[in-house]
Amino acid sequence: MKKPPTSADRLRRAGLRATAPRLALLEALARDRRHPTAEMVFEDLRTDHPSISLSTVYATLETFLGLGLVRRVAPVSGKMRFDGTPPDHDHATCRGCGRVFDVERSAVRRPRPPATLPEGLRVVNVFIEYDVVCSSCAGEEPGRSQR
Amino acid sequence: MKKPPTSADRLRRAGLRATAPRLALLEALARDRRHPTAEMVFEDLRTDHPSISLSTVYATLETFLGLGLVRRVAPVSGKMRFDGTPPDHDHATCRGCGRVFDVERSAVRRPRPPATLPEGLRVVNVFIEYDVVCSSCAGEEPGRSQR
DNA sequence: GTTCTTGCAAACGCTTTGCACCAGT
DNA sequence: ACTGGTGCAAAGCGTTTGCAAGAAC
Repeated sequence: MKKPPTSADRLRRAGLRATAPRLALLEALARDRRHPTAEMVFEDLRTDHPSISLSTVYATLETFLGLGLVRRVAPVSGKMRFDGTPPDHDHATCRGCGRVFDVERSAVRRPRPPATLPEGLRVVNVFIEYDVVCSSCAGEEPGRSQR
Repeated sequence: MKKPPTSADRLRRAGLRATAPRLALLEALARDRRHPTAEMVFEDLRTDHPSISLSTVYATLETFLGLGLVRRVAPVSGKMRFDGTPPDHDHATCRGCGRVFDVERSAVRRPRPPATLPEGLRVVNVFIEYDVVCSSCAGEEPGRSQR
């Protein structure tokens, strides 16, 4: 019978060594629905892995991005944000405050992605990005920014 | 007869004062298909507006973002990138090198966006984000990042 | 005249880098 | 053993901020 691949398997298949920091990061990210900053992930991991370093978090996030294991979402207040949860949802970013909301895909008819785009681009994934105004920002005057 | 709105009109309608730096930025951005950094825009403007400052560019980009006059695209090498061209196209970001390509909308059937999403989010615009591998990066080994 | 913007310079702090040690294969 | 990955500290530099002078309305 088939077993689901372990996190270590996923890493090795991607050509990476299955190290403790990476395993911890991968699993912490998979659970974290806050669209955390690098530092938020770092703080998360400190409890179980006191020796982990912030630079490793940055390096690993960068590596995971290149493999599609995490997504980048719009930065808030100058800090980069990440999403390592399953890619089964899209994102809505508020113009006013910059907050990022998850949008489940059930209600929205999605486009059929072309397998390739011009210039030899190979499509790996397709996401919808909603440009929105959240309810908190809807009542405020226009022209203001989030800073 | 109707005239198309001037850049100054667009700014005033958005509740902003029509200042020289803003007009210059708005028009420079509308032409620039490089997905420029703040500094690239700044250098662009220096020729015609020698007194413009980089902080004004940042402030104005931030303001324009809040109004939807420019879009943010994925950062490359730690530098934020912007797109102030008409919103008639989508973006494809390469996993390997981070470069952003424009994707015309002709070939792709687009979803009909809901007017609102849960949590009272008002949809202003919908973009498709393609997660791709460009032809330069396609030949290389996986697991490498762009830095 | 009032309020919003700009420009300058300085500060800030997120992110990156260099390098020696260590761990995964 | 080899090689990639980690941790620490320091540096880098893109971006933000404070404030006074100036421009738009």
